Amino acid sequence: MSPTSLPGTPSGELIRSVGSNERPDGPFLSFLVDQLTKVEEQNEWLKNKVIQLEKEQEEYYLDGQKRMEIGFRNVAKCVEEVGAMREVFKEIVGIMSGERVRFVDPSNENVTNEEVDRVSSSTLLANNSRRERQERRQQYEADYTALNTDSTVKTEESVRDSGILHHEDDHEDGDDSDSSRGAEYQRTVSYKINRAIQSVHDVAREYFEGLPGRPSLMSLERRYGSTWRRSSKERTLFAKRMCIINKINDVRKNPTHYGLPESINRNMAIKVVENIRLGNNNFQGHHCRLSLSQLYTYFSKKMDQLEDYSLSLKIRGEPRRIYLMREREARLERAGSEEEVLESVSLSKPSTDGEN
DNA sequence: TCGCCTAGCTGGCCGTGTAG
DNA sequence: CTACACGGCCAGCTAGGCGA
Repeated sequence: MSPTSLPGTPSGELIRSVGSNERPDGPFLSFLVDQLTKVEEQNEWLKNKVIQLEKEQEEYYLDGQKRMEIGFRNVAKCVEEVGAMREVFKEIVGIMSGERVRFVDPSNENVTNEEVDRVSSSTLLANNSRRERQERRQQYEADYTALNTDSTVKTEESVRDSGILHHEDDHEDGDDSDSSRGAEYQRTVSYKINRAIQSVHDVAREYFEGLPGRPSLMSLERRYGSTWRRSSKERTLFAKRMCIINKINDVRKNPTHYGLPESINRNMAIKVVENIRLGNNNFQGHHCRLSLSQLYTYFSKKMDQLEDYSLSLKIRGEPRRIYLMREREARLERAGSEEEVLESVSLSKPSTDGEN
């Protein structure tokens, strides 16, 4: 049915039939015209409705197409991820079952060529390993840069000004927005202790003053308690560093216990502990130049003695590695000379036997 | 007071990197 | 290749908080 033909045809026929059989009547005609107008309006409405439905159908189809496209993309991504997971899972199962392979079995006795190919061609494992190495390197470089950047010594006031405040200050700075506070919290809770630090001076600097552009560990402790070092790595490292810091504090508070002058300040206490690290120690029988880890062991195992504590460096030690190397050489030398003696004895024996 | 839970500390062990 | 150093992980222990 053509909507345009509706208004003309029936109305014309009606008028003709009315005109031939009955006398034209004004009210009846106007009634008919009204009806026709209504029919026309109805047709127009139906026409619009059909057009609207067509449009809706088209939009629905396009939308469905778009959804399907996105869906296919997600499926492809999922397939890729599941593949990666399968690869990792195979590695885990292989390691747990003992069938696996290169890292576990250096002799390569139980490795099939197929496995070697698979592991060698595993881009996932290679990428993960590469990324990890890169991240570790970047972290160390960042730590090293942070450590060696010149900075003015921070005071408690400057630390306060830089936004690292005490607990009680949290309630005072009411004009801080929640978002900026949240961002700052995120920044500080993700604080990583500097791994490039090698001396007691730098340990103390990081703890008491903070490295350039970073808050001091002391202020983090004051403000956030232990929450800033939730990760086990940070906790462990912090505990080891704290052992050294505690020693500094103890030397500062009780200098007489260590045979030091009463008027000692923090820098002098740091120097005393640094001197222990550099050589004023008796680490496993030698005056070694200790690493921070060794210094931690030295204090935690209570290997330190009263004579270690001094403001002057009595003996500049060498790394323990050097002492061990020398000992090994001496041992070999002794063994060599003993061998020589034995040889000479065994050579001289037959002659003496012969004499006898 | 007791039991439970959580956080922190400690010491031993392991994997990895490095010097010789 | 080996020995060693070091960071990180983990299990066990302890202290403190909290509710019944």
